[in-house]
Amino acid sequence: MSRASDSYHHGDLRAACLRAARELLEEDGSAGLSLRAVARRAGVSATAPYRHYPDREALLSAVAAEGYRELAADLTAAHPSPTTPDELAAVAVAYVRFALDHPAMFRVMFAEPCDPTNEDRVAATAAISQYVRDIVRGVLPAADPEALSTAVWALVHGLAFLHLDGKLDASTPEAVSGQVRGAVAAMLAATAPSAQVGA
Amino acid sequence: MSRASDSYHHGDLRAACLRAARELLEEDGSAGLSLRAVARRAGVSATAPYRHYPDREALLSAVAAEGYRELAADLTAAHPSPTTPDELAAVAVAYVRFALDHPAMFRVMFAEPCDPTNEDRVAATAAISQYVRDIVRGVLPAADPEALSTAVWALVHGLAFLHLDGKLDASTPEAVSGQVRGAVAAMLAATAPSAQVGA
DNA sequence: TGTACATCAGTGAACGCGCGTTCACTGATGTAC
DNA sequence: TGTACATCAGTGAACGCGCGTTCACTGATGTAC
Repeated sequence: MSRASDSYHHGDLRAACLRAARELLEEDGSAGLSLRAVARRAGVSATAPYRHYPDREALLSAVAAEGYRELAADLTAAHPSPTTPDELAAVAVAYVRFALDHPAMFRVMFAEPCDPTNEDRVAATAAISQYVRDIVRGVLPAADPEALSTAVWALVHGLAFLHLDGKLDASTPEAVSGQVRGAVAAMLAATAPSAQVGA
Repeated sequence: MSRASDSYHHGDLRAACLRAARELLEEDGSAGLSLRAVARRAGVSATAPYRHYPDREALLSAVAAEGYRELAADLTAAHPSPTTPDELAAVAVAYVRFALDHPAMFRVMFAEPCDPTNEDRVAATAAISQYVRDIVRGVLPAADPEALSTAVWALVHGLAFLHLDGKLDASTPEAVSGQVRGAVAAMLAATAPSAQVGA
């Protein structure tokens, strides 16, 4: 609560650690985040973070959870409630963009074995999963909405990782969004016979 | 060449390092592979591997390249030259199975930032990429085969990662293969109008 | 077939590093009277 | 409003660890004569 700019007490070290962790991930791109580096960045002794996180794993989970929330916000910003395939594609593009804009964060969120019992984290990923399900269901009433939303999520998630890994052309934002839109359109056409099938 | 079971010279330390690395990845599941651990496992001093690999990065790339080749072999084993959607789905299932059976290896191959200039590695990933392209093209003559094969790969790759991360039900092999087959079928139906569209 | 010697693949000690975590501590904050 | 004291959030030294990598070395191998 207190401002405490350069006092003995930090004020809100918990949040400062998260911020520092985020910055380090953005900067050096490596997902190898250390507690000590975070403390250093937050301008605090190496052991101070232990007041707020029981161990490294806990901090990492908190960072990942924040990433999930941010991803969710980005998706909503791309389109608050998509109802057409095009609008859904815009959300898909936002997903892949998030991965490309925050590669290290994305890897922490998805590509690192992590504590599956962390509540914060589990809740955040469940929210994302539910969110994907909802919008897919909203866009088209498929026979098996569960399977379809899984497929759509997987498609987009795979595009994100392949782009991250340099396996696809990510040279321009347009190239990326073109691929994503194309892939999503192809998939949705299958369950929306009124669309241009076989064109 | 020499057998050299317990002699001063190892015989084929290069291959032994790869084997040791593979074993470590299988065992502790973590993708954090150290040169020293590999040397220890190979029963050799910590510095011996430097005779065969200039640095840790090089060994890691060699391991990843071997992983790519093994993945390719698994795919071919699933079906040598698929021509129907069902056969392609079988290959897709093999891809996801590989990820689930060798999670740490899969992460080394795909989820770790790595030297993009390593020849061996680049060649191996290009081969996989070309292979996917070929079989997709063989299964259905799409208007834009490039885009479609990208979409199929991404779909399968995404399923693999989501399963790895526990975001989907991977409790039984049947659950996994069911999801994979369903997703692939949904995607292929879009570009094969003669199939059961809108069923 | 035997010997001299270059080459090659290992060894093992040592370097400096950053890490996660513990511990006893101390300074600041806030509350009860 | 002022003081005593509990609580809380930091500090900093220290631990033991495994790591990547270097270096000078040594033992085995293979080749030339």
